[in-house]
Amino acid sequence: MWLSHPSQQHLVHPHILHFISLRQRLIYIRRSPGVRDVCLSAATATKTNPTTRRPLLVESTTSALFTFTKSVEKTRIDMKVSVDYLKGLNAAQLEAVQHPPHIPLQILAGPGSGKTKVLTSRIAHLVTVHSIPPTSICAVTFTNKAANEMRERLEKLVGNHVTSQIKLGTFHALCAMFLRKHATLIGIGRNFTVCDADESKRVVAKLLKPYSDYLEERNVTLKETAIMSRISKAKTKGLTPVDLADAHLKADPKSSVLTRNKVDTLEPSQVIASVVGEVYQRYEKELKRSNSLDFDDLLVYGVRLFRDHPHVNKWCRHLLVDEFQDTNVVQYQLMTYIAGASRLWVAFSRNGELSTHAKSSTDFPSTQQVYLEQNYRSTAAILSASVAIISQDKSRIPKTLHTSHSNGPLPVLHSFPSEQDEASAIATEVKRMIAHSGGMLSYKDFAILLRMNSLSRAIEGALQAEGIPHTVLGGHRFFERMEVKDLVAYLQVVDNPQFVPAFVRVINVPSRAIGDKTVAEILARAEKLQVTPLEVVERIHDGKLPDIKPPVKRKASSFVEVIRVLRKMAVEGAKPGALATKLIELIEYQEHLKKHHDDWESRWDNVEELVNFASEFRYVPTVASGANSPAVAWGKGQDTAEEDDWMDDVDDEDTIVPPSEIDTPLRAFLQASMLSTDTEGGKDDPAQHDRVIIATCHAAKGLEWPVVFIPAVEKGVFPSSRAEDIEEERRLLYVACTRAQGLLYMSYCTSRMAAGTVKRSILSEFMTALSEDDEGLLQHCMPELTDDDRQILATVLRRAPPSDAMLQQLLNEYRMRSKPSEWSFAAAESEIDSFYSVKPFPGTGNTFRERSQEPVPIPNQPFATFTSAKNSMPLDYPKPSSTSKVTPLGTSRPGANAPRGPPAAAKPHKKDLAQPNLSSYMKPRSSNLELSKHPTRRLAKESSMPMPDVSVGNDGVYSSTLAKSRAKQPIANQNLAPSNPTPSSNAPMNLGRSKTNVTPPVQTPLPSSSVQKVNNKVNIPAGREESKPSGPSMATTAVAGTKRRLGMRGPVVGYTNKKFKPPTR
DNA sequence: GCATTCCCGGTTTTT
DNA sequence: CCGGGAATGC
Repeated sequence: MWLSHPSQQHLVHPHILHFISLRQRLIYIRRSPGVRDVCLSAATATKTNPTTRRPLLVESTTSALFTFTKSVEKTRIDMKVSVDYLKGLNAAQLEAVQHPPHIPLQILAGPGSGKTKVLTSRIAHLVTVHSIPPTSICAVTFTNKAANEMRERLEKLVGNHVTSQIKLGTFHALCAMFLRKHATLIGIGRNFTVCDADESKRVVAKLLKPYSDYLEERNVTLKETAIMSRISKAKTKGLTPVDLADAHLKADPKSSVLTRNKVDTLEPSQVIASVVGEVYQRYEKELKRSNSLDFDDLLVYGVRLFRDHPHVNKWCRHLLVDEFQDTNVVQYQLMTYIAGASRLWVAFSRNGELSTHAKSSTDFPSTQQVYLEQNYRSTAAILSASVAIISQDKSRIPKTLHTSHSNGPLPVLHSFPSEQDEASAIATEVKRMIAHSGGMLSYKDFAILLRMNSLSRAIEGALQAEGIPHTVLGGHRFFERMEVKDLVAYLQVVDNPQFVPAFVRVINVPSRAIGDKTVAEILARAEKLQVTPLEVVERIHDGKLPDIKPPVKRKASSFVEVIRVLRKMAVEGAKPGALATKLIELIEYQEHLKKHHDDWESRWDNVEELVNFASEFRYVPTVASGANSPAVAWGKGQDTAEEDDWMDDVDDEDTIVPPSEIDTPLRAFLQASMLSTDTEGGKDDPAQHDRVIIATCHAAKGLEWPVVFIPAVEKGVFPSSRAEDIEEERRLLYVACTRAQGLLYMSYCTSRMAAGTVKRSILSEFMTALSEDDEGLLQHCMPELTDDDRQILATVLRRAPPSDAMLQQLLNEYRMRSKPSEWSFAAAESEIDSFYSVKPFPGTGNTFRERSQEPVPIPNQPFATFTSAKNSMPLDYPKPSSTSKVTPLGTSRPGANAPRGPPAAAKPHKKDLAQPNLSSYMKPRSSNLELSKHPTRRLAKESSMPMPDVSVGNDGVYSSTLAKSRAKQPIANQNLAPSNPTPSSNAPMNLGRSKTNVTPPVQTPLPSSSVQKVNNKVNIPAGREESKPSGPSMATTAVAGTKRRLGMRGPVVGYTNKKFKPPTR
């Protein structure tokens, strides 16, 4: 707690004995001799003598001081940290941080320019130097991730104490908080429910139904998603249903195209507009009746609240907005209203991008600008290429970026015949780079950034085939899973019985034989009686209403009982965890899942995860809300009135709140559930740490990795075929590129499977310029790292460069296990020819077979693993070496007829085969440990440690060992992994959206496509049998917070494809 | 009300 | 091509 704000002086006076010195803008006070100093924030402005500018001396009683000292103790520790907050800032950053708080500022931050650092430092500065109370600072972000990161950084800088008081969160979270607090002011229930997109969609679908005939007659197709996006757009522009209504609807809100003359002569666009207008209107009504707000409403109502009730933002003395260039109209309005007339704000924009609001600079008469152009993240080569991409955007204000880093390896742009080739090339490149970096890099240093999630299939398959552990960020959101939604919906009904979507969802879960018809009947009655559907059911249950034909009284009684129990608990302040547990018990949800889903185990895992989440949930909202903030506790009872003045605890006029309106932990939990898509949480699991990351470009914002791959840099992907704003897409690619610190790979395919068919594709228009005119911005081969490069990499990554010994060892090992020698390759040339000539996929240029340098040759490995296609990738061809004995392709590589072994990845390590220890496959942690026993992986993992003596057998030895262990282990293997009888169940594992996939050290089935590439005969690789278990069973699902092991139950063919698909009913 | 079959649509992201 | 939703059958 800072004692700096004038309103806090009453707290300062009685406590402080002496202001001893003023130094570094900090005031030290001493309680009395012998007691160590307490360091306080700089209360200079208020606590110095105005004329002498010397600190004032204040007397106090020791007992009071003792209290004070205790509460300040934590702050003191925090302060020690924050004293340094200006250190290490460059001139521009310093300027941004120290910019006078009363002058609006716009910060234009390039990638990797330390934006978050500036932002957090500035907050520290505002608090310490300018004596702005943390509670009166508001920091807005677009994503939870950004908010969380800022929170974490701030906690390090100024401590939890201060941070928890700052109003920090996404636009949506902030609005939700204020709306709940002041719900009555704008006429919504304090227990309003946030309606997620899925429920909105359901509502729209329901409202759209009456129009289906009408639309069909006119040959107009109008899907609910289209309507939703129109409504959403309207809302973000601040348009109401009235604004969208056609003339008829405006004239008579009750009118409808349905009741009007059927033979009108409307254009299709007019038809659509009319229907959208009407649905919008009805949608709004429906939501209102349900006492709920959708995501857009949070902002729209937020604007209304702040606009019409200025006193609500009285607390705000400083506003910081992140990603300002992305603000839409509503968000911009929100900003202006929150900041108030003073416009004491700082807006952070990506370099070179100004929002349209800022462009019309009338709003920013006195705004000053600071440019952060020093890039600390990437090599010059990466930055140059990135800038070359973005600078094609004409609307962007050209700005120069600088980096202190050296050039480094040029970004790679490479083409492949198919996405499988692309994927496997990426997979092998990961391994190659780990070796070639001399162990500086490990799996976690690689990210594969995709334009859209659907591109991850091939990639995941390839990584899996190579035995590379990986994690998919994002994917399906935890709170969108069917089973989770069921339970949350129950709790929503408990908290807000008006919320019809939730009621409808759970009234028949588990099955109570209440079908659509009965539900419709209940809803109709509810409407008629103007009560909630729940109330209807309750009254029937209590005999106060006549029953409906199929006896609802009996059927729904269990439902009513459950709700009543939970409601009672909730009102009494029960914790969300307890409520969820009770709920699951009461409705016997586990039984329900078992009965209806063969993949109930994974769903049950999700349920347990929800309980965990609920139990761990603390009512410390993203945004400190006055009364509940621990920080406020201090000082409570002293002078709350004054405190309230700036603590945003001003109660609304209507201070009498009905009991049901009292905020419960449940309510806070529900809100958090709806607003947090937060998938963070794997951090508690260090063993999960070393994994290649697969993420969407969007999800990658704000993150960085030493090595970044961007596959599918193709037309139709970059930019997305459905993108409306091309420049936005370009910026997205730019963002993705600038995530890379040391190495950047972009690739595209000449053909790609889309919508089930193979389609030709071409390089993205964003890249053609760079690719063609050869300014030396790119290279088209895989980089050969020089010692210099390694040194540069070390510098950029702030890591120690590898020792020569280490490098040599890794290289040798790498070459030995994964690369063929040139001569062996040449020897196999004819074979390759014949092989590729039957290759099923199109688009294989001739170049394709010129130089495939399959890494192969671990015996029994299907050649397919490497598919082909490192064409024109003249890298790292291991020189024929006498030390690394490589089996010639002709013999070791499974030729056309040889039975195929497991994929490369799965170089079956003796241990893996000899110890079919199930447990090691069951837990992510141990499995990872298991992985690390593998020499290469160990290298990756312990990059900085001296390599243990690993005896790398040559291939001959290897294969014989392997053969032996195979022969010895068939039964064990089968136990481990009942065989997969269907070779055609192709498919990379983990097609679903699991967040985390553990790739087992054992073989996994190859994607059939790969197999076929090798040989049209589609032999089942021998290794397949033992592989089965590992694939599916290693998969984990990503639940917010925990990795879950999924498939430990037996091998269910095709299971993996279903299991992650959860979703919503 | 529940299970099977058929057909259609799919691929942005974020809250 | 694959999965989910709708329609149909029981």
